[in-house]
Amino acid sequence: MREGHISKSVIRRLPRYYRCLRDLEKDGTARVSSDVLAKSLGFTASQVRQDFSNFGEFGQQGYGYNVSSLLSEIASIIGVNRKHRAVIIGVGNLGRALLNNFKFKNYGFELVAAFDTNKELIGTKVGEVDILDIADMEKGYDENPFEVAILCVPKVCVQDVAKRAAGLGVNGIWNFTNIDLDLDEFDVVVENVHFADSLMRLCYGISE
Amino acid sequence: MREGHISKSVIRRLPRYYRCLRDLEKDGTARVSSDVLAKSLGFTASQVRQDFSNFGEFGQQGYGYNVSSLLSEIASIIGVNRKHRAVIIGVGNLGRALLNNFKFKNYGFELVAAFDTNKELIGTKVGEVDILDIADMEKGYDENPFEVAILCVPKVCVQDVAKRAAGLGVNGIWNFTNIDLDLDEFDVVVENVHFADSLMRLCYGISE
DNA sequence: TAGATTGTTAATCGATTAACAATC
DNA sequence: TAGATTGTTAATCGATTAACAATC
Repeated sequence: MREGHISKSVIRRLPRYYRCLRDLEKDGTARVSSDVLAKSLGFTASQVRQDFSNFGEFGQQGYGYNVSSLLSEIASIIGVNRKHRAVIIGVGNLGRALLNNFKFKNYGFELVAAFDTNKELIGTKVGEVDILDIADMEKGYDENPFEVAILCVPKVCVQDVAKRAAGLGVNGIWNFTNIDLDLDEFDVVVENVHFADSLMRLCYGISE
Repeated sequence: MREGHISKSVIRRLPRYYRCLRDLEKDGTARVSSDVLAKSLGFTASQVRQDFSNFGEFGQQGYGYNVSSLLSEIASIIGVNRKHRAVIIGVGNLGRALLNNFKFKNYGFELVAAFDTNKELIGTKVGEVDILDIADMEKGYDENPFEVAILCVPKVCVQDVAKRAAGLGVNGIWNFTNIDLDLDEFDVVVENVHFADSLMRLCYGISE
């Protein structure tokens, strides 16, 4: 276990801590113990303390953790307190669902544009966000660079669009396309949301 | 490790095997070794063989695995060769994205209805699927029962709708709501697709 | 002070990898 | 037969849990 290296398992749990603490803060709860936190998340108290100890010492013996300060520690570890610029590529139903309903700014992101090939959409806005021609992605990037590309395009053009985005120098790709991207040549973080894999796990679960 | 128990880690990988084998079959590849399979999935050959040995002996020494028969074995383990009846609850942008674009039948599911509260949608169809009043969910279930409820409703009514669905006796819930459901009292499998958690992991990844 | 709860070390458990006899 | 590759056992690695001294 490398020093300073945080395991995948711990990272997977960070968003759960974040959401839980945010809820506690909203309820006006001032302090929480590893035991209470664990119970409401389905973890063990030991695990909670081990996880936090990866990042520093946030608690106080005999008292527990201060909800607000723990929340802001975790927010800053995840990076949701920053403002990452992102674009949506592909304004179909899913792209529109994200544009209309997803609270990007709650999670450290700002949508700076959306791209599509549909002439009827190009030039219009969804909410505050301009829809631009996907052919102009490179130009759009130069004028107004972004860190993250959100892929909501149809299967056929996924790999091509992904490479173009990675080539521009984005740091991250949020991939909704059910395709595993091959971007080894690029230095880019890919986070997949594979609906099909998720549904197959459910399928297995109910088939047992 | 209980006999006959398959670990979460293995189950997480099953859909990857399935998709990869399906692609190989589509390409007309007749046989594949654990080594080749591993390389294209980013696993180790050892792990592939260990995983498969949870379910039986599918391979042949000196030859490898027959793609078609391995594929159908795995399809039947996951259960995608069955026909599970499902409904979508909440026909907003996301519900519509699923209705229009997601190939449910490729993954062992059949959409038998969708529910919403919007009077303008109720009575219409999206593709082949009728949109019914969510108030009539119980009636709909009696006439035409379903095994899985797909939750795409707004935050405020999630827990209520989830309990109603679980109370009807569905086996599984595919939860897109960013809320952790509390359904301990019910015998129901919940599979979450938490966009927010996924985006936060990406956020962590690019923040490092 | 007594009770509570942390952070950390050690013990356990589970998952991954390595190695290899069996055999196609 | 010789080469390839499985299925499985043993070894390693990593993650979770238990225990407890430190201390608020």
